[in-house]
Amino acid sequence: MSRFWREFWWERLKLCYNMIMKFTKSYEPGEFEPRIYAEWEKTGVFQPRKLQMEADERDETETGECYSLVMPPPNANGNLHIGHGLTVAIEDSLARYYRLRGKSTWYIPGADHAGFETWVVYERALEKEGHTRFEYSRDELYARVWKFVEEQRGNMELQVRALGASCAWGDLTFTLDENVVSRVYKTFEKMWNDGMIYRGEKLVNYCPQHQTAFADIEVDYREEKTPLYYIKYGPFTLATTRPETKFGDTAVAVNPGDERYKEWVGKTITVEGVNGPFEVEVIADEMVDMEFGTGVVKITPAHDFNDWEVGQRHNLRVVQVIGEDGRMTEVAGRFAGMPVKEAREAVVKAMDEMGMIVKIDNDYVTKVPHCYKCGAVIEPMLKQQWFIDVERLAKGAIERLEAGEIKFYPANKKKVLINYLKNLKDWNISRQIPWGIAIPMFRQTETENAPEWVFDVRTNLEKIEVGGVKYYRDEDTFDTWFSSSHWPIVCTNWTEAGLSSGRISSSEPASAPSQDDESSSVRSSVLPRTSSQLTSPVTASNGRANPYYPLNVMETAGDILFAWVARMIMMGVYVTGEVPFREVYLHGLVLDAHGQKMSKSKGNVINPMELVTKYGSDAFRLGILRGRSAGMNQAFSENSVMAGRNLCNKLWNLARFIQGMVDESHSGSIEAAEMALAEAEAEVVNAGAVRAGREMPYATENMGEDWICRELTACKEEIEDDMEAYRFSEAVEKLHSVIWDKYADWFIESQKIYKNLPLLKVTLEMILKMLHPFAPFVTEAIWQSLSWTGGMLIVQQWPSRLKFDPISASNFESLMGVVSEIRRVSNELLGASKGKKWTVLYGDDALVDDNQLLVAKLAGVESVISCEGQPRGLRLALANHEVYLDVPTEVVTQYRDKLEEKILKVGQELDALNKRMMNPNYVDKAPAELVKQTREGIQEKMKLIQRLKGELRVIE
RNA sequence: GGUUCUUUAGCUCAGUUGGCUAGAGCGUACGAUUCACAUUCGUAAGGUCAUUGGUUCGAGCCCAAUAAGAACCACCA
Repeated sequence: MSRFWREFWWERLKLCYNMIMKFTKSYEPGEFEPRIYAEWEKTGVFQPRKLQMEADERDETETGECYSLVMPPPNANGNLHIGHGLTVAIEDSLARYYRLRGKSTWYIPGADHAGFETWVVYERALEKEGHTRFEYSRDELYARVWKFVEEQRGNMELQVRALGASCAWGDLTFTLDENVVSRVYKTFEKMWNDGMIYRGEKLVNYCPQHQTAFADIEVDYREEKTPLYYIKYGPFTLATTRPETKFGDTAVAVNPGDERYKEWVGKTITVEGVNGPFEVEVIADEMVDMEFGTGVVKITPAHDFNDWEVGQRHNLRVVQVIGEDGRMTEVAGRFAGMPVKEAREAVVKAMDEMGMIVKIDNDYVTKVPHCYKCGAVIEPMLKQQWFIDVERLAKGAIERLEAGEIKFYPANKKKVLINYLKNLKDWNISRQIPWGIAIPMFRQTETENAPEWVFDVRTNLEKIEVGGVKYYRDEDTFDTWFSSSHWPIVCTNWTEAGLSSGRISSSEPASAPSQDDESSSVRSSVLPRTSSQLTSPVTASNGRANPYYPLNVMETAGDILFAWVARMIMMGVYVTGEVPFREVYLHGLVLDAHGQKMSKSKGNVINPMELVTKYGSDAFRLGILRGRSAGMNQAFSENSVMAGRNLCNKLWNLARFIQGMVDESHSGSIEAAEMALAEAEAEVVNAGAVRAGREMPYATENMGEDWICRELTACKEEIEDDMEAYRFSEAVEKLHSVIWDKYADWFIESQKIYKNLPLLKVTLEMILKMLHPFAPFVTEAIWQSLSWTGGMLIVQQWPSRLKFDPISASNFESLMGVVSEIRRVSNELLGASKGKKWTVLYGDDALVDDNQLLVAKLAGVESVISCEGQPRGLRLALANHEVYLDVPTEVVTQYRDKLEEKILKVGQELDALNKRMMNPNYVDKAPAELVKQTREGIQEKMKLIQRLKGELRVIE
């Protein structure tokens, strides 16, 4: 007994504590979120469980118990935008769900050096100080950007925390980490040895402003009106938008099938130019469209992608007329040194003066390539660059995709991806930006003339000596996507283990460039980890034994399917021999409330952090997941976040109410204490029977309880299916509906009459667990505020089915029908009632008889009593119940019209059912169960109509 | 030009292998009120599922065509 009293007082103490400290009247996210996140992080629950310790013995079987995914690395020194918010909401829901399901879950965070983005920001800062990049060496610039990034860094990680991401911070991978660089170098070396890397002079997309090349996917084509000049060109007239490139023309082309110009093909013609006459050959090429302009095209191989290909086919000379500074070269004679735009105007003017312009079409619209960052016009530019021959990479990826090794959500993206890979052109991996991973290639001479190259990882040195020969470092860096394509490999620390690491011509360890004292000290404080520092326990002894690779899922934005997903698959297959992930989930763009793309210029950008501050992290997550499905660009507005906030508050108050009932049962008089003791004893007795797992003992005692157990169990199973199929929106909606419309509105209301504390506890816990993946903070806050729960919710076990009596459960549903009808009719009689509450009478109706109090409470009526064989008032339109609203005759008469309407409506429904049954094919071919249901429906509706008609007769 | 997607309530979207009376959030209208929650409760209105045809006992869903819109890829000198 003394133990009981100890517990008793302890409960009372807790009650006071709760009242003062815990369950405030409404949920205030700001009071809980930072503390709860810190607690999660501190206790290490974000790290995967140490399954790996025994993995060497148990091997293969372990993979099924692991769940891994990586965060697409946000810009290390940027702020999160709404897309990141969606990313984290989705990924963290998955991570938390599978963690609750008992999997050793590894959600690996990342930070991106964001090569070009950061570089642009930095260069702008440099310009503000009155400097330019050209004043510094690459190593100096690299060190300076390190510093710059470090100063800016940290925001992003705080914001990811604010969103509640349960990621393993100790394993954060930065895209310039040592293990990333060394992995990238290994791959590059393998490709070099496999003959897949070549250096070539090719036309690349070149931004004269940033003075770097871009990948095709980084070019932004904009529709613009460009004058189309028809100019005299020897014996022809031809149309061009770029008269200034005329100095680089080395041919003029017509279509081989074009009868108009057939005689000229193969001949050399003399063309009048603004700098004097010159000669070009007339060639025939399929590329020429006879319909466009005059059917004659001047060919400038150095400054147009099509012309370049024509030039390759016909062995044409290549003459560069635009330099890397975006100005005309010496070839342009008196126009040399002019920027392109100026030169165009000058050339047109000169031509016009010479009478060479036939006409100008000013309405011509074409797509002009622009730098996606600064907007400058991209010039196709001839440059020496490193290329990857993608044939083998693409082939490997296509094979795996076609074999169905990766499942896509949405499914159609797989086809789109295969189509892309089949048409993939060689990949230019050189960038002329210092902020990135140095290309580990050295050439024998200081100039490009004798291109003898060696691979070496000592990129910190400007020149090296190999076998007594001096080599000079190539100053270019890798395309960001080249290193990013290794993301699943480097994040999970996959190793080939056992395989020879190949010949690396240097004995020094791989590292980022620039080893001078200043930058290496910077780096050691910025670099989060090297491979040996990885905090999570992944075996490095055998690549196959890494149960976290391939990842279970790759979740990212749909618009980087080509840039990133495609490349990760190619690289994964090439490097590890395995696809890098089993499933791909792509999310679409988050549009504004009116379906418009968010952009700074439109001023419709929504900042996720503002919403988190205003409504809480959970509200934001619930809001952004609602109404969203794979691959679709979908609108988003503050409304849905408010709906999420309201749900959190609703749940909070449910918990507050239930805790209140629990407290009440343990407090107050000695009698109450004795009752509590009796209850506790009953629980112990019960426990033997019910406690199958480690579940709390409970038993259902009435039909409302059976019903909620049925509903929660159904909800749980549907959510499991939804998560399997990445239907987050549906899962959130189901939870909303089960918590609000079912649990709160019906079950909790019914518990105001019948209290079943053990069941209240069990069901609340179940709801908290089910909602936790989507709304982690409020559920954890509640869990930790409840008097009877222990530990942290984040590491609890996903709920199992509840036991219930299905017949009893469906009886409750029947009772709900009665209650709804009472409410509906009462509402229709509002005018007549003038705020008065009616009494409900019932006749031969066992269900209502057994639940008089409950019906009165739920329906909000005065009382529910037996009519004792003398029914009066208004009979409700329920087929299987005999229930009356006790209203005066004049009110019943007023209700007559509505009754007639009702009869009509039910009649229509009956007709529809009858029509179906009249069709012999339906009876024949439809499933028996369906036909049976239809038959029952007809019976019920007929019964109903009969009763309503009887009612009508009474009124008359 | 090629590929893909979208079209369902006033707005934003669900609707899984075809199955009874097509759902949700927000908004709207009417009503309630101190007892967990105004971030509340009850009730209602609002839909020819873009159009037309086809398959089927049965179509929002499958097929074909049309219309409107969007995205991506390629790109015309």
